[in-house]
Amino acid sequence: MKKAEATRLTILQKSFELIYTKGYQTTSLDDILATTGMTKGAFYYHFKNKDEMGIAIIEELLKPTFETTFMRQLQGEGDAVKLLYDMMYTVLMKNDFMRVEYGCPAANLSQEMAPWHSEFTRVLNELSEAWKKAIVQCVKNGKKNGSIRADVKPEQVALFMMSGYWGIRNMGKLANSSSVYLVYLKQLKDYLATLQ
Amino acid sequence: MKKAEATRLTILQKSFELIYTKGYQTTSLDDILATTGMTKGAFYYHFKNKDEMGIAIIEELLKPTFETTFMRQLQGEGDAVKLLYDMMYTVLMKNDFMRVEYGCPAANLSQEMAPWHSEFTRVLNELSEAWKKAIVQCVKNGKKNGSIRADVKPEQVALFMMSGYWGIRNMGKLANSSSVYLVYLKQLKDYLATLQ
DNA sequence: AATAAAACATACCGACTAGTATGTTTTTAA
DNA sequence: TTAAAAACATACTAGTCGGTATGTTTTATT
Repeated sequence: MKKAEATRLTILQKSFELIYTKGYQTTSLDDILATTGMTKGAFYYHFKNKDEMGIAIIEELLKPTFETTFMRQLQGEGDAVKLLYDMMYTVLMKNDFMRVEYGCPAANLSQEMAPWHSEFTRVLNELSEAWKKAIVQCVKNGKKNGSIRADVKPEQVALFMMSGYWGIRNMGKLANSSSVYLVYLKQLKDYLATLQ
Repeated sequence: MKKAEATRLTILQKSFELIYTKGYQTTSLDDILATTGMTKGAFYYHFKNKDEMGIAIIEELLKPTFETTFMRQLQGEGDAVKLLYDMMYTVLMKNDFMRVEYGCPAANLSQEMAPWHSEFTRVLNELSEAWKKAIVQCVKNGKKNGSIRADVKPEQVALFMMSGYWGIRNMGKLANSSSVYLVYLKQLKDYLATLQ
């Protein structure tokens, strides 16, 4: 039962590439089958339908990736402002999972599916909530160890950072250059300094 | 030739509503015809194809709206920080053209079309560039009249504000509540204060 | 090696898509 | 009023979509 899991994973990974670069709805099953070299029989053996595969991509590819690159390094115990900035720097500048011209896959999907597909929205919301929690916890730690002012509201900081992130990913897509990321990081540093 | 222009406008407006709430690709011509009560003959008399209509929506509906709500009030001569904040407040809180649960139509379209339709991307970029220019000019005015520090880089401020805007629109979509807008505005105020 | 189940392949279907060809009605201008 | 052009209506097409029914091959177990 190793081979089967391998083909399943292949489908997920190749589909992710296509969906990430082209969008979910414009990626047809035939597109997926063509690039994987598989047939419909194989696909529908592993997935009930296209949407189930889409959810699987989020659950099995996006979530783990976000877990490691977006959240893990926030769990350190040092200066919270530095932790937050470094996290964002890593996410934007040292992440070969995402490419500037295609934005953030999670943001792309939520933008595309939000109004008409509640299941997608739900799992993407979980992802977003997990990131928020990690940021909130980091700010709370910062307040405890004195690296962040006592009157700072963690949820507000999280929301502000996350909205900046979604936004700058979109700007990068339009500008097709990661130079906008650097500019954003500069301003973010100024903002984070106001929390100290 | 008045009637014809009226039906053309009807098509544009109703199509905009559908595309704004459902997305461009998931809005079929039949959808549009059903809600407008028109037929294909009428549609294809006024537009060469679906894409041409999509571009027309941006040019003839989005651009004028953005012109008035996003840019005009930045042209005042007072405190630049206040002008910038008030603009964003108006855009997010006093705009019946957009609804929280559907985000920003321009952002939606650019997100959906960016990777695979250059014409859409081009006109949406024009829109985005016009907003950027207005913000940059406002900051420059602020530097002249002393309401903003001399070492502040206008382009960087513009980029930071715009990315925050795209982002918070997306967050609002996920949260389905304009309360996130208020939180964002609060943090934006803090950030803008660092420019003084 | 035999057998059953797992894994995959092929052919097909109905629904839907944007777009067209060809009509009919309405409006405009003389 | 009438002819011509503008504005709209209807019927149809070729292609694509996700999904299914039914087949064949491969793998694991005995």
